[in-house]
Amino acid sequence: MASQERSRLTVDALLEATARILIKDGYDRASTNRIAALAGVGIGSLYQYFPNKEALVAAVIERHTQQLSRISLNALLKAFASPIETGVREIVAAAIEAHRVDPALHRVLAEQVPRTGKLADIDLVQGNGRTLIRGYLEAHRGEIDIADPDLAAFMVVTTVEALTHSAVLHQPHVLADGKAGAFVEEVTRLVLGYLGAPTPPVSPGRPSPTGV
Amino acid sequence: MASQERSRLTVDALLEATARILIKDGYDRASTNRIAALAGVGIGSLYQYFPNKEALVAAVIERHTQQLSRISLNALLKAFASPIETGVREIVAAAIEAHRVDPALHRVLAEQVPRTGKLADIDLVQGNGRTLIRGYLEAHRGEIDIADPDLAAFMVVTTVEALTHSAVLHQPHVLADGKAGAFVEEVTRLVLGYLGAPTPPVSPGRPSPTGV
Amino acid sequence: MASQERSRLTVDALLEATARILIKDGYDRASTNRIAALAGVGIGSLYQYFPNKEALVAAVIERHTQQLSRISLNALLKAFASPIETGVREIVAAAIEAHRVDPALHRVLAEQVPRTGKLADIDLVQGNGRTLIRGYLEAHRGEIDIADPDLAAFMVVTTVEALTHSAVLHQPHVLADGKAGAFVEEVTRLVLGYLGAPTPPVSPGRPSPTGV
Amino acid sequence: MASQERSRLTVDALLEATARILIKDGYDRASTNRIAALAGVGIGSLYQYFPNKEALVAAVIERHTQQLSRISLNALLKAFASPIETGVREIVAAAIEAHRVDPALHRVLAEQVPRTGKLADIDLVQGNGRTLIRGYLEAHRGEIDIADPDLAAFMVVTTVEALTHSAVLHQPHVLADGKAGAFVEEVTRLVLGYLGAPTPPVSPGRPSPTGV
DNA sequence: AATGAATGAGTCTTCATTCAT
DNA sequence: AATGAATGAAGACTCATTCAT
Repeated sequence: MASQERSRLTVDALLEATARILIKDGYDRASTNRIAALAGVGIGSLYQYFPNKEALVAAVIERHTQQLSRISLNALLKAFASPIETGVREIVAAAIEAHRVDPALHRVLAEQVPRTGKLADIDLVQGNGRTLIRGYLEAHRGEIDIADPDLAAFMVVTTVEALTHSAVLHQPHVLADGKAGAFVEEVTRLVLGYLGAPTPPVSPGRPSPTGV
Repeated sequence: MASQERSRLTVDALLEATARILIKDGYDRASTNRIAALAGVGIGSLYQYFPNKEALVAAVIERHTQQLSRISLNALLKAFASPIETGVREIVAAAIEAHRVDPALHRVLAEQVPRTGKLADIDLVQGNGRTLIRGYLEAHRGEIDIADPDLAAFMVVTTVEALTHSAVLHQPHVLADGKAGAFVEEVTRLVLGYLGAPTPPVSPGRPSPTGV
Repeated sequence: MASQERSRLTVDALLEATARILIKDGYDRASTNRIAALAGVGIGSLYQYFPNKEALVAAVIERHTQQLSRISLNALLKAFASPIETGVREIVAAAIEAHRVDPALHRVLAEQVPRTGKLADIDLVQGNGRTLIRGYLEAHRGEIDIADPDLAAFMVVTTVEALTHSAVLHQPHVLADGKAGAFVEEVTRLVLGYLGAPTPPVSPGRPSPTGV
Repeated sequence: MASQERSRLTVDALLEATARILIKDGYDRASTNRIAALAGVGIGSLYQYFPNKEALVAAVIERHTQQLSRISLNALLKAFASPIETGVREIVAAAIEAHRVDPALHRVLAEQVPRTGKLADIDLVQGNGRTLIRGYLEAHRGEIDIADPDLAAFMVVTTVEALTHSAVLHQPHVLADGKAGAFVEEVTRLVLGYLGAPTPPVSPGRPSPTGV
């Protein structure tokens, strides 16, 4: 039916408008009326599809997270076949890539959206990442030296997320042209070291071939 | 003068009331009127001491951060004299201790206070930690293997902050009675590994003597 | 034609849904959209049959009133042949019976539907009752002692309506099993007394044979 | 303190404005913003004194009821000393007088204010009237012939309220100049008849000396 | 004839902030 | 210096109604 198509368009317009307003005005000044206006849609339509502002923002987060997840997931799947060293490097590179999808939106979502109500339990990235990573670590247990896979997964996911998030949002110079590879290498080294895997040597100047 | 004393009392009452309401009602529902009421002070007085709500919250953050800093700083000063392995362990333990000062407040501050306006550049913990850590690393360069002290400091601070924050707020079981030492050890191992310092062996069951 | 039949079904469904929602949610929260949904009909169809919400509610009232009227009318017709004492008793009994048709709906209609616009002049029960009663009183003028039949009709109708309405909606205990007859007797006595007809004696314990 | 005086003025203005808007626009169109505007007060002030629209209207009802009660009460107190016949007549006259205090407001309150939430249990007039009337009847038991004082009180209060209410609001001609006394007489006769007290004779033309 | 997506005026309500006392 | 009554901009949300399909 044509009306279904129309509905989807309206919803899309709303999500897009929400993201844009979130970026431009911040969470607090993002009013549902302004969002509807920017979406070119009556305020009533907004409430036809979303029960309240929170749900709308949640949907935007969901959509954003989906995109990040796709990237992380792909990397994770590839990594499964790779040995630890390569695998970790790919995962780290993917984490950075994911954070670069829409950094402006990512920043508002991370820094301004209050973790309240339905928005309380949102992990912008990690989501089910921890479970997957644990699976990966267990699958490669022979190559590494960990006692508790669950704890190790927590450590790795938290660390990689924090470092890549912080680098992208707060230390952009660390990822400037040609330096990204070095940063990937640095994070990879940290993770491999923690996992007890043979670590590549410290090599400041030499840009990694991975490139990112 | 007595009036100065009285002023300080009023300000203290306001800060305390703000913290309490922040914890109880969340940032969004924390109105200046309610804060003043809980502080036992007229709303007018609130604005005598703070130009606006943002400044009030900023002061609460400032006060909270001060307390954390005191703990971290002490640890850092002690660590300066210690060799890397002991020093890092002390710093990690201190980071956890700091996060435990007022976890409820810490959570609201971290999860609900929007990083907007004057509140944009607030680091709840790291603050000038990074500079100090860099100094520490440089002072102990002989014991470790790092190329870029600045980058290393960023890595260490970000990592330790993320892990301890996440452990305290999201993984309390990891810090349950008797297990905190093990967690400190785990984080310490990660940091030492990264720094290229001789790492203590992986030891799951054996609780570390540090105790935290 | 089949379509006429279908139309009637749709209208019936709408009226029924309106009554149900009125009872369940009250007048204020009874939205046309919800009514249409409950009726299993598109909102557009609702407006095909009723120009606006007021008309819809008016129709529900009309339908409800029709049912009450049927009861009252039957009683009135029978009463015409009966002498005053029996007649009044039958009318009173019928008034109670009428109020019991759908008390939940009756209550909303009486207590929540605003008497505004087209709904201004609605008498839930009395309707043309007054005219009929006057006719009845005039027909039995010999048995009673009244000066102004019109005034008397007003007095009787208003009184009986108020007493039965109040009893059914606010004093249900007065109509509990076995007591209804006594209440009919009480009201009857009041009316007969007013009309100057020979009044049956005050008899508390003895349940009237009428039974209601 | 002056501020208390100021508060009272604001509240009074709000109540007055509410009553006026209620009368002029009806309940549904009476918005809190318009009420505040008419009261010459900021909308915020309205909510400083009343938690919501319902409470505001409840206060108006309360105020109105207070006035009616004062009238009824006075009559009731006087009646206590009078014999039944005079007493009832005074009470009936007072009931009419009460309904005439602010008929326009009384009408909206009676016909448009939905009996929902806190407004559910509002009796515009009867209030505790029933209890008082029962006391009166019991005190004069010697003069009358009733079996159940509680039931009798219910009958009398309901009847008098309905008749006077209906007369004032729907049958104004019955209370036109010079005719009010006759109506009082009519109602009195009905009540006395019901109570088994010696009834004054039916006297249509002769206007009662009471006058009302 | 039926549908239901879309509309937007209008509602209640909150809260940071001001200022006369 | 303290108070708290007053403010009003602004926001989230509802719902009767329309009209293109």
